[in-house]
Amino acid sequence: MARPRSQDTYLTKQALQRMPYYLQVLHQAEEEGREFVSAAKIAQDLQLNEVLVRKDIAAVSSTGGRPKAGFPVRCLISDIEQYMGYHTLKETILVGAGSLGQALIKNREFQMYGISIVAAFDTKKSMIHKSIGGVEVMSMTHLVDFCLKRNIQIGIITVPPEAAQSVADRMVDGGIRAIWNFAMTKLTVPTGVLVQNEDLASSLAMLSQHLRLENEMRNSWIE
Amino acid sequence: MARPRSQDTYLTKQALQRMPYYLQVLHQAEEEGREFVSAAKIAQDLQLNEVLVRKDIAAVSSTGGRPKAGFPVRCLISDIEQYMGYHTLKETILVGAGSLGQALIKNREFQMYGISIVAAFDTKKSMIHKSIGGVEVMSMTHLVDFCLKRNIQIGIITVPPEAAQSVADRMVDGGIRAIWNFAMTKLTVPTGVLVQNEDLASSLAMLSQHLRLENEMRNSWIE
DNA sequence: TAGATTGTTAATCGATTAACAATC
DNA sequence: TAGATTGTTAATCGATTAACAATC
Repeated sequence: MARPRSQDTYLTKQALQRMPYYLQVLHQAEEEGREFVSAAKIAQDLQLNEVLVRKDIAAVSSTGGRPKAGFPVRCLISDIEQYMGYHTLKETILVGAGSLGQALIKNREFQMYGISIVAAFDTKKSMIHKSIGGVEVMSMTHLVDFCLKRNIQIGIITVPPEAAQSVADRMVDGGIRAIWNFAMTKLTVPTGVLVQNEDLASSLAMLSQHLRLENEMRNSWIE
Repeated sequence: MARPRSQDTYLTKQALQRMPYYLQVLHQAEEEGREFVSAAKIAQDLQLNEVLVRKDIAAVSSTGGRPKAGFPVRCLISDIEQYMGYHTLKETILVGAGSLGQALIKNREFQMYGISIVAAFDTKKSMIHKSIGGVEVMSMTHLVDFCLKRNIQIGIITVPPEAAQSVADRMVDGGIRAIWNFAMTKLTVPTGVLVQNEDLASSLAMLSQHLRLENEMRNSWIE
């Protein structure tokens, strides 16, 4: 075949979200000096079904696994990173230089994932022209121009919920095609533009429900 | 029936995560002065299936909907907030007072969701005894005692990945039963303890994949 | 060779959607 | 009443899991 597999296959959303976990296990295996890792071992480490892991990995592996041995660790790491686009650094902008925005800018780990925040935007005058972790904060009025000029494709929203939609609109004007939204609001965007909600409220809901169910169980025992 | 419905029903993970979105739409409707909202209207706003919305809401609504009118807005808000535990403030601790940790501490919105961060912990000596947004940073050595004494049930982890597991272990020692994990690591905890991963790497994966697929489509047109 | 592991095809499971009856 | 909307039961869809064949 001419192309590597990673170009041909399409992973489901769920499978895609498991990839970072596979990478974590693989990196660990690499450090331990293993050359091959079996799907069974990965599944065990992550408490996942073995066949699930095998299928997920088969979809991105260029070499395939070797019976009796497993998958070649270094090669598989590279395949996944390739598939995930970790090797191509994508320039990104962030809007909302509050505490959360600043934290994301300072988070160096994102570089590992192929994301580089090259500029921040805010409406607050006191923030503008400041530098956060080497990244300049600019006025919102420059957003569209900046994005078009640098061909930015990813935007991060860390503004209060009521401001999020108008920020998203500007981003779309600037040609951005994928938005990472930390504001707890549903955004409306044209087809072709992806909104990935980082849904802190939903996560909190999971925590609360767990505690509630536990407490109810405890109460029902007492009854 | 003796108990309100919200105590009897169990929402799937997905349904639960939709609740904050329903709340958002309902609050908006409340501001607009509507007394009733139909499932169809909510579904439209959130681009969800109408029956899905109806089922989700039926599971938490104490009154049920009224044919021809819809659901009573204020009542439904209260039901959902009740179900989600927004009304009972849960004391929470946070470990890892770096930039992300500080951002979460300063984020006032969490109060709305029934979460109050009452203490932060860190190993860095320079951080200890500092106050962040009115929350004291303490030494890790006090974590277990503090949690047991105050009966803390929720812990937030914002430390580097390699430190996350040992932090989780301490939290479990301190009697914590739900962990919100921002470190990109799979944590191992006893049964009965929930780990909610806030999976930034997985979200980034979604963004990257979207851009990759778009670019591939564009290329295939040119070919 | 025998055994471990991959890869694939079929069965299961759970969530979403569709169809329809009930109600104000 | 007629029509809009809820609520429920059945059908569909997609992801996960199980069973089994292929391979080193």
